Amino acid sequence: MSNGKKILVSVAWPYANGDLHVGHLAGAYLPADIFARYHRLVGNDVLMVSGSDTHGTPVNLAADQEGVSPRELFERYHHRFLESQREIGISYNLFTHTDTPNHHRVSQDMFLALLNNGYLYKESQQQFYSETLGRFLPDRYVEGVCPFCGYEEARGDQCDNCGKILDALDLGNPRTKIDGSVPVIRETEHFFIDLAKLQPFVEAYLEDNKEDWRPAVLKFSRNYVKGGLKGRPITRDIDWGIPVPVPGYEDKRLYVWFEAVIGYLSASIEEAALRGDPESWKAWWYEPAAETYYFIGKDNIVFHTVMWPAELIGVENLYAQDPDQRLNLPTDVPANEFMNLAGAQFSKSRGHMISLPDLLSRYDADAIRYYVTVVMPETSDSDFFWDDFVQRNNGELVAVWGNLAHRVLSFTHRHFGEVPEPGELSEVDVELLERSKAAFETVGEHLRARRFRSGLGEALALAREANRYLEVKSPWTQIKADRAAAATSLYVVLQAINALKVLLAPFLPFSSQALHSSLGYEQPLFGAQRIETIESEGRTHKALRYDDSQAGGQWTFETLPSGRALQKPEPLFKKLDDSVVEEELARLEA
RNA sequence: GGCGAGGUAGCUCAAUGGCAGAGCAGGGGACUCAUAAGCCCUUGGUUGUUGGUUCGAAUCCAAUCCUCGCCA
Repeated sequence: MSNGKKILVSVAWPYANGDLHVGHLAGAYLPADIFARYHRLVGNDVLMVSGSDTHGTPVNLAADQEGVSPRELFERYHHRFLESQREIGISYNLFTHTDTPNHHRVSQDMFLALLNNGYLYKESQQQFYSETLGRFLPDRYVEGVCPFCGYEEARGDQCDNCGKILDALDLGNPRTKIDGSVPVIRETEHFFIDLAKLQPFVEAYLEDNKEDWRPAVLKFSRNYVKGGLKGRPITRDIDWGIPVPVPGYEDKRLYVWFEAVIGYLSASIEEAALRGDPESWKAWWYEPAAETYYFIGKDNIVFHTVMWPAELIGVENLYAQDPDQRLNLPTDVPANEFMNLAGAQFSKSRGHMISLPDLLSRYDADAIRYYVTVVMPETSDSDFFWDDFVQRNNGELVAVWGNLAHRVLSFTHRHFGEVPEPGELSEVDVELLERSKAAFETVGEHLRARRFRSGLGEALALAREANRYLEVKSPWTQIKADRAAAATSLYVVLQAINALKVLLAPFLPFSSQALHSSLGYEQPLFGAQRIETIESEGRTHKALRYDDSQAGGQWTFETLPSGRALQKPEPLFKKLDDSVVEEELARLEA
């Protein structure tokens, strides 16, 4: 571990009941990865964690429908998550899942700490129970007549016809989704987290030093708390999940909303054990100087700005000796809005989606990363349009940046075979070099402030500047009359390209690495990502890990030395044919 | 119904009280190193609508319409 700033990059935990799609990527994974890669290049100590949420009702339901166990179902999708995220280069230090002994233990310890500190209480509520199945039924397992619109097949949690949120007990003619039997109402006792008691602390947290939060996130969170927090159940009657560590609760499990966010902490603890330094996670969780960021979609805001801070406050000095120590609360929760697909929301059931494995089978990771960053829903909902994807790939990524690198490297290779020796620098030469140096500050500032689109725009502006410089100098004309003048021009523009390689690396790690190698650097910019099988306490699970022992990239202007041999270059990106648009639209229709 | 976000050029977006801008698309031009890419010039806006505050409003206030989200 270096002496850089400690940066925790926490990323939303996807339900492992279906493939990841572009919306997930745009909402959370890609901004988190850009942010993490930038901070690694700067030399900060990044800990980036996430994992599959294995316990949600959607997992249970999908497993029931397929007639497989929840474990079989989640493991299948978990493995697909690992593959597709490695392919698109989401550089987690650890991407694990919530069905590990470690996560179970940490979740139970948080539960017990809250209980001991007086932040839990018990309360009885009424819930549907199936006598034929012998178990309580989650709301979405019950169907009946909607009390608002009369729709016959409303789900217990929400009516598909009128869209209203329902209390399952209000359904007319209730029946069990699984076997059609009529459920009965039974009393059941649950633990509630006393959010009313924690409210003053959460309110104080949301008032303190939040100037750089996105206005939508901050206003929404403050407004939510101002309305008054009510206790919320953290256990439920279900058999798939984490056992409640209290006698008499053997048939109940921790509620998934309570337990999934604990994954940020448990994954950090797991990662520390894997690196052979079990206490190292405390540098991110207990050092007040550490910064902790949570990359999520807007549907998850209150769980990260209200519920999770409440849990962290309530457990007080969990796992710390010093009674005065407190876990770090989120420094920022830069939630993104939603990315739609061609004007309509992603919908798995209607087939209106682009899954990541599917996308990666046809397009390069950096082409996808470029477009998704350019239209990232940072301030409002945005759209993935196939014609826009093709146009921006061809007209911006290929034409402005890829072509710049390729035209300069080809020309230099043909005429010099190496990085040429510059002569005396003129004003335009110095200006391009100065701009290249300054870009590390301007792009870096955008990235530190979680403005990813602007950061990419600034970097691309430098590429445009370098194209203009080439036009002014025209080395293809210079070479005929004054070889030394051409040498100087090529030397200068090569320096700009070498800088752009680093400036774009957080966004486009694969092509930057390819260029880095072809410019003769042996040490890679970033570490290596691997899928590993991890054994712990008699169970095994697969996880994505990041090994930065070889990483050598630095967020700084570095001079590409004269005399460095150059190979005949390969284009960094592929141009896409316009027919792609129609093919993809046809695929969506199918 | 309540709350929040958004509405700016054909498209994607910037501009938080001081001459409404960028990229792409459209039109014109010179060049040839490059994946026919790049470069220069250029067309294009009653800032959703109405009213108010102000020397001055895309920006602040009020009302209203549309889109999205959260909650009930």
